[in-house]
Amino acid sequence: MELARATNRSVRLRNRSALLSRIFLDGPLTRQDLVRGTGLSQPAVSNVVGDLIDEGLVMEAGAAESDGGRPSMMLRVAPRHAVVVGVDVGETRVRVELFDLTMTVLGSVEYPLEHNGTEPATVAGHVLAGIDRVLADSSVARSEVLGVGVGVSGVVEQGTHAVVDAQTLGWHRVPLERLIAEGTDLPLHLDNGAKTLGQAEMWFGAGRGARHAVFALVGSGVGAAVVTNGVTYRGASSSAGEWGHTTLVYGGRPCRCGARGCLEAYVGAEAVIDRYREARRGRPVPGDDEESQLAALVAAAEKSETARRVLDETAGYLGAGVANLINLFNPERVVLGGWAAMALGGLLPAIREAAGRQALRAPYAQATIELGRLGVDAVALGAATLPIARLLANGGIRR
Amino acid sequence: MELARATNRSVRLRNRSALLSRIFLDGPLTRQDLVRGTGLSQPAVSNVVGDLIDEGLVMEAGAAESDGGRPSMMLRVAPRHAVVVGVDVGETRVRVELFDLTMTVLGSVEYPLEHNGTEPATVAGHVLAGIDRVLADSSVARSEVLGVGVGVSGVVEQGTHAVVDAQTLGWHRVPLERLIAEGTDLPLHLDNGAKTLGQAEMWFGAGRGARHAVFALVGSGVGAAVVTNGVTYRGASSSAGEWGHTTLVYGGRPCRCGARGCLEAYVGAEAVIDRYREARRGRPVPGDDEESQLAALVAAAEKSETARRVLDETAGYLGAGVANLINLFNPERVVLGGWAAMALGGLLPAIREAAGRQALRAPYAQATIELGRLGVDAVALGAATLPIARLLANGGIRR
DNA sequence: ACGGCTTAATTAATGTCGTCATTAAAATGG
DNA sequence: CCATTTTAATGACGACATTAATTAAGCCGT
Repeated sequence: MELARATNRSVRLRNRSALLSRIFLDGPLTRQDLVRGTGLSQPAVSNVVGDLIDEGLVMEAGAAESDGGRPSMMLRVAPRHAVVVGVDVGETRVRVELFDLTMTVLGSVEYPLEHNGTEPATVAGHVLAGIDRVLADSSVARSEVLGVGVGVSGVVEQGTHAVVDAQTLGWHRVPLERLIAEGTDLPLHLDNGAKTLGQAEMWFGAGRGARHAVFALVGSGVGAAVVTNGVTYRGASSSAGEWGHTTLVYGGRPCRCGARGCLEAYVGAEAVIDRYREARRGRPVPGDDEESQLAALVAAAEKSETARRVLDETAGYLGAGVANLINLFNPERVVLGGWAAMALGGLLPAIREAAGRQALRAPYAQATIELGRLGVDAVALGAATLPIARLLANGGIRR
Repeated sequence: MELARATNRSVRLRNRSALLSRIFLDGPLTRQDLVRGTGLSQPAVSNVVGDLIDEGLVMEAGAAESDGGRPSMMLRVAPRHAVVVGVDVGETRVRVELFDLTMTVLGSVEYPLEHNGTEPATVAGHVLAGIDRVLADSSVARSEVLGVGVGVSGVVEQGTHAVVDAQTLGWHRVPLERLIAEGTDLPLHLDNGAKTLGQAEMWFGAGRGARHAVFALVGSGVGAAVVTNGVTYRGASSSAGEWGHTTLVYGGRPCRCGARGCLEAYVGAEAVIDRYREARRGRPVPGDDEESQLAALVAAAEKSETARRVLDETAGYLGAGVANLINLFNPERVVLGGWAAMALGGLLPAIREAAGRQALRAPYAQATIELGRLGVDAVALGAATLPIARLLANGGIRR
């Protein structure tokens, strides 16, 4: 309800933001497209676009087809007006990628993390080294970098400097943003990895065009990002969307978070593999790491009744979890992402069916349930969109 | 992300809306308070306030205390600039109330509903008769009515004419708004009852000052309203917040919605009483209706181990359900309302404790869990705020 | 009771910005 | 090569908020 005041200047800011956002997200577009899309008058569009071109944010890129009449010029965001860095701090590795403004990858590096010794300072060091590395590899000057986005698998509490809680990394209130900021003065944006994945799928993947969507990230653990009215929902301290630790089986299996019956204790990759091992009466599941173990389970389901049953149950739990999201958020789309969701992609029909059993008819009918389209690197891509989102919101004005 | 265009006029509209909202919600206030609160300049505030006074929306109400210097005038919304009607269509009755703009009750009527024969046309008839009745009783002219808000215990799908699904009333896609609109040309606003309760608690009760809050409505069934960034969250088809039918006990008790293990099947009043009866090996619970039966259970807990256990379990389930809300929405407050929640108010400490066990530490620490402050008629009060919310959003300009 | 002081509200001057109406530019087609 | 059509740029106009200056309206001490 609390509305900010409006002044004459804010009109221009808003219109700059609206036009620049459209050009970025739906471009290339002509001035006429913008007139139709925004409802602004032609002179207003030309005026603002003229400014954006003068400032080097937007460029004209050839004329559009015309059958009679002056052809309109296509407008696009200038790809090299700036570059952005996206970082994925996962449970097993730090990945740093460099993008131009069309989200073309200019370079990338990856640093594996030791399974136990994930010191915050080490991670911050990898991030800083990674930034230097990708800039050097692509011979891009530091001054061209608009900002650095970091997606972290854990709860990221925003503030002057973002603070991270990550049980899987053994982190409690780690001031990761400060640690990184000590090594660089590039603008930093930290966010939860599921939220950056959601942002990427929203702009470039399965979420395009939706106003209300939920993105579920199923990996070793389970997370989610909720987009409401086109914007990632953060809540009071930006830890909203902790789907993995909602109770699905009251009093059920113990979860690594300390509670019982969490969704993550049933459908996270680690939990699925555990349940499979228990179903095999303790015999270990073949494979060196979770990814190959999960793959082994999926492969075994062709022949093994036990494996089949574990997967069916997984679909049931996951479907019920999705149904909860549908009942609570009433989204147009539920998008399943993360490596484990991709590996379990074959369960999609069973998941849909289970969700249909548990969800209310009306909201279930409104929602589609689908897989993500951007693969596993979506976290870094989404992280890279964070500085861009800020740029768009500010109408292209850097601070 | 999609920003609407801004034009010069929209500046004034926005500022009118911001100032009028503040005066309504936090008034009486002085012009200086508004200057400080909104960041607008003094002349801008005076100018807009002058318009609002000329139009009869706002009135000056005496001078403020002053110790030297010209005393500032207090500004308040003109109580009788318009009146609003709030309707609560519950499972057992239709209640119609008339309010002035300070939300003082000018009149009210109630029509009981037969337990099974709740024909939509009958309900619409009660609503229309109720409007006539309260207007006549208070000798208020129909032309003074700003609008009619209706809170319905069921899923309300917004559209040109809102459509209602209410399992407990046996309604499926009932065009209630059309049925009412056929009998009156007053502006109508339909919404889910939990959402109107949330709106009331948000403006006048336990939600004041919060930007992110969840309001749980526990009656015979269970519902919730989610306020994000100060605004009720509706989702794609405004059925968001169906907390009652989220799965809490996978594969558990059958729910009247057809699924299994829904929260409502454990903590709704009907379910609690059922569980108590089962714990008494089928002996009926004393009392004629659910309210007295629940009261009997609460009273019995003083002496009966069985009753005590049923209540403890209820607190456990409810706490886990609240924990899910906390994990997913990361609110500042969780407010429990509805008659059953009030009757179970003594369980609040146990509910808090159970929620603490199941929720993640960080979001749990951010949230307070409390009881609603507005009692049971909050649904009608909240419904009456719907036309007012529209008026405020439009800067006081009626259509 | 009467200046001096303080705070509130209004008036005047200035500047930003979008709209409407008009003009210039740049194509196609007979 | 000129008429036609569509796009882009100009200019007059009006809506509004801002800063600075004035006027209004109360306290307080002598």
